[in-house]
Amino acid sequence: MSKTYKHVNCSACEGREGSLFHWFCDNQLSGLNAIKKCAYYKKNQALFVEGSMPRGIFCINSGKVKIYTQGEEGKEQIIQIASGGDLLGFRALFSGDSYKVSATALEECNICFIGRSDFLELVNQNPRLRDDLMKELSAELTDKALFITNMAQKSVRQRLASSLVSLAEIYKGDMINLTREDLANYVGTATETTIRLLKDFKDENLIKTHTRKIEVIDIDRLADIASGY
Amino acid sequence: MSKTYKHVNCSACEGREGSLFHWFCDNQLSGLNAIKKCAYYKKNQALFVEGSMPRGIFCINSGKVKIYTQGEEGKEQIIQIASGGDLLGFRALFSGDSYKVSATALEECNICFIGRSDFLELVNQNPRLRDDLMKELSAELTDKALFITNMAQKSVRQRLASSLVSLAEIYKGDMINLTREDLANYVGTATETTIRLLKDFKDENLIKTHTRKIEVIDIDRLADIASGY
DNA sequence: CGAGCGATTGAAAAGACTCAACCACCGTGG
DNA sequence: CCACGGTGGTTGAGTCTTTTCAATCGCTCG
Repeated sequence: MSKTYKHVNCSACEGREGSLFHWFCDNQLSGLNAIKKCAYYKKNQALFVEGSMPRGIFCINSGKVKIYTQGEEGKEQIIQIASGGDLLGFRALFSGDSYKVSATALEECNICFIGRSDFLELVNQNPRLRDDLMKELSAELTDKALFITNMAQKSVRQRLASSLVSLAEIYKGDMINLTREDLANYVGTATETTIRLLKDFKDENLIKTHTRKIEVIDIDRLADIASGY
Repeated sequence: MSKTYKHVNCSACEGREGSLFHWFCDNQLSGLNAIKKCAYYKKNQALFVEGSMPRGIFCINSGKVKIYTQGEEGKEQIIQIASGGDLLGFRALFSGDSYKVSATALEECNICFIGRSDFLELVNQNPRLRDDLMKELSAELTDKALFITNMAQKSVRQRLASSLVSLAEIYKGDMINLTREDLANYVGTATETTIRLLKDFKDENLIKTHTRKIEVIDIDRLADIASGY
């Protein structure tokens, strides 16, 4: 279990602007604040694992979380890197089924939790929230369709470039901080291949590496490579 | 445009049992029946294309439809093969955005259409329908996560086996009837590779081919191959 | 019956992966 | 403060899957 951590007030949460709660008024925020619980997660600590039943949803205050499935022989496929403001686990809650993916903290995180019934009540009382969730689900489905296309049709070099572009946005300002293995599992390739291609990008002055951390230098060119130019 | 076709009454629609409307009572069915329009689609006729704005949703009465994106150089990636009872296009409707995928009839189809406002009103008046749609979206998102994992971690042979298993279920009873190119675009590989692997499966007595049609003989073994045994 | 698309085959090349060894950084304990 | 151990990063070589390109075959439709 996670040790208890300082209570972050929702109205002061840095992630809220980009979240589904961005339009909440003070009144709604204090209601939200009352039902959520804050917790601290260590690096590599699991939020939830594939197969277990959801007890509520998670809302990231700070830190990064990887969402992944495990294929044969346990190889992880990272589906998403979540960051501040992201809501996790509502798919399983709505489908009424167990989690089909796992979520683990990639670094130190502050993450709030809202119990199942509290959240469902919140959704019922806020039609806009429900509509936005529907929108969010629809948008994610579209994302996944494009993700599948990329996975199926692009070379590893293109996919790595594409991944670096999205990661640069997720880590906005900060350098990308992932193990090479996690990066490889996000791109969908072998660790060694990832390292070799990173070196190529380094030689082409598109990125710089500071040991494990990756600094993106030329995001436009990377986007071009991702598109096949 | 599609030419007008015979009106199929919703209460007599064979696809309804497996659809989101399966629990509709007679009263609700006649309401549904009043707002929908039936249309006939020729083979290769488009229901909607990437980039255009949704005007409503489609409900398949009979026939098969491919949902796909186009990658660079126009290569299709088939995301889904839809059949009787499937509802198409509601993601774009909810997200309020243009279609990010295209849908085209694979064979002769009877497909009904429900206009945007009629459908949204229907959803608002039927909380259960809304909940079921949310569930459906959540379930599809999970499917896509697994699809991505398969795409990233399995060999083409495994993916083809896996695809044949799901297609056998979609074409239940009938033989799989796709061009080799469509099949390849569903599996995410080159047409020639698909053909070669099909021959292997034929040699192993797992399938039989009747020119273009594929008859699945040993679905259990195919499922095993898909899982890596 | 001919045209044309879709299916099939062969051969060669390319992209990725695996395996194995080695290096570098980091935190620990002495 | 430094040696030690371990995890994660890097490199090389060889292999294998998959793709590509080119040519041929065979239905099916007009």
